[in-house]
Amino acid sequence: MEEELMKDVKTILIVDDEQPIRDILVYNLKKEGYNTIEASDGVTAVDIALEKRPDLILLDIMLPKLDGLSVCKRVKNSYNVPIIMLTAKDGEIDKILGLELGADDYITKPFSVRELVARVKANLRKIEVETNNSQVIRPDATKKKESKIVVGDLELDLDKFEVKVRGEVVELTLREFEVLKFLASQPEQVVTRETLLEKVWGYEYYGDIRTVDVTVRRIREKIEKDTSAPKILITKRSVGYYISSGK
Amino acid sequence: MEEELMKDVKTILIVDDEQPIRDILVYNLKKEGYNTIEASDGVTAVDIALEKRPDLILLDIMLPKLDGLSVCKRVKNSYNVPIIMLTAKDGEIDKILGLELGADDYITKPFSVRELVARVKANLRKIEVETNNSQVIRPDATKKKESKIVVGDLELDLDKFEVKVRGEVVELTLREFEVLKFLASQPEQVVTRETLLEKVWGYEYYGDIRTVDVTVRRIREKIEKDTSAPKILITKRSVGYYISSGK
DNA sequence: AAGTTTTGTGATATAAATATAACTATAAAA
DNA sequence: TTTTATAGTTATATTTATATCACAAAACTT
Repeated sequence: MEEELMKDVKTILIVDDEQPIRDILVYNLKKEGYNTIEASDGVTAVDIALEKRPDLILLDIMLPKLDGLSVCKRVKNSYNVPIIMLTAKDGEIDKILGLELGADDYITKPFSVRELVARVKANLRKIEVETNNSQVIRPDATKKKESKIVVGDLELDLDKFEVKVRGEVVELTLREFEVLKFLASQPEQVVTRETLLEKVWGYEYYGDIRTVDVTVRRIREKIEKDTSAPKILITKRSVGYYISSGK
Repeated sequence: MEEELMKDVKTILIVDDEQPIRDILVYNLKKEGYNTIEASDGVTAVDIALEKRPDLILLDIMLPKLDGLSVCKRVKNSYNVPIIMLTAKDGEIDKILGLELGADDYITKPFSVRELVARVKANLRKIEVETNNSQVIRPDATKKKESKIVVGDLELDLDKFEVKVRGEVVELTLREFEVLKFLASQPEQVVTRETLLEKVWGYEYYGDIRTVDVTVRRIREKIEKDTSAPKILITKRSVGYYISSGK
């Protein structure tokens, strides 16, 4: 395995089913001096990864034949290569981290090329440090995520996916929970419907913008005393919605 | 170059049947300044261990010819060397600790190289301290595990592999027990089917996700009064399952 | 106040997730 | 070996979540 270790030019495997996205990535990474290989589906990705042993993998979650999460697992199973997952929505991040399949990093679509290149470099650097440095580095198994969000009368338990309003448990669906979580994680901050569609529904989603309204309404039915005079999930006309901390 | 003094180069025996995994371990441990030897099956592992007397052994559980647990036992029988077991699922840890065959540490696949290297160092350091102090060497399997889990009406006896519901003993199969145990060890925490498959079935398992549902249903038939309205093992739709403590 | 834009709402069709039963395979016991 | 227990798979039923749309209501404009 010394051939890769000796040469300085790093090879990056790009896995995405959309040609235009691959093109953008190839162009920019080449410009940065990296070598690139491509795969458009999961099965091919695994094959190439194991055969070519790239130094880093950019891996979309949504893939034909075999999804990104499985690809990640299988590749990591065979050898340790930094894998950056490309996700379309915030909710998928939990999946990546929760499953602990060994992804090293993730980036949410749509991403800026600059940011992506930065991440690529960071992850390549990390593995370099990891293998050269003789320090004992604490395993990140202690990665403790925030498990509760409290805003005013609202209490979100991220472990249980449970919501309490004034101490009372209310049953939200996952979609409702995610919308509320997104809003509650930045109280008082008005969020547009477009942002919600992108962050909760995923940027590949081209549905009706009214979908957000309807979901908001359903949330209100469950958390507001008087849905016609919301005190928690507030409409900012012509802009979007926000969570009021009630002060 | 500086290795000329040959003062203290430690030798590590790597036992795994998968070449790629051995490769990555060899590469990383060499980088750290260790000497490595390899074995791909249990019988060879014992032979090499006894003949070469490595300073530490990395030992996979799943091995051809002779499984890792037996290898561990035989080697420890002849001389005291730190052994780190590599396991694919959480349940196997119990085996390692429960059987008290003298393994010093374990690490669950898929592991990060960083973590593994850290463990190697820690275990080598430990034996150094022990021999310098000329203390009696005792296997560190003194990690006593929780022998009982009680959540609401549920009582798991981890030694007896026995489950009681409201004081009544119910007979679970091993698989059912492990699922219940995994959930009960973190009550109120929603666990995805994927996590269960990885932690209970093992990360190498690629079977149908519905298998979890069916196992959950069988557990419910045994522990719930009314399977159509579970009070203990609860479904969190779109996410997974969790154990309710009933409060 | 009338017009215009924006948001809310109920109904409904569709899609997705889950439960369940029946079947098959595998392993352990007799 | 045959029998029995356990585990996994598959197909289908059932339940629940979600999107969409048409219209109503409300909020801003002039």
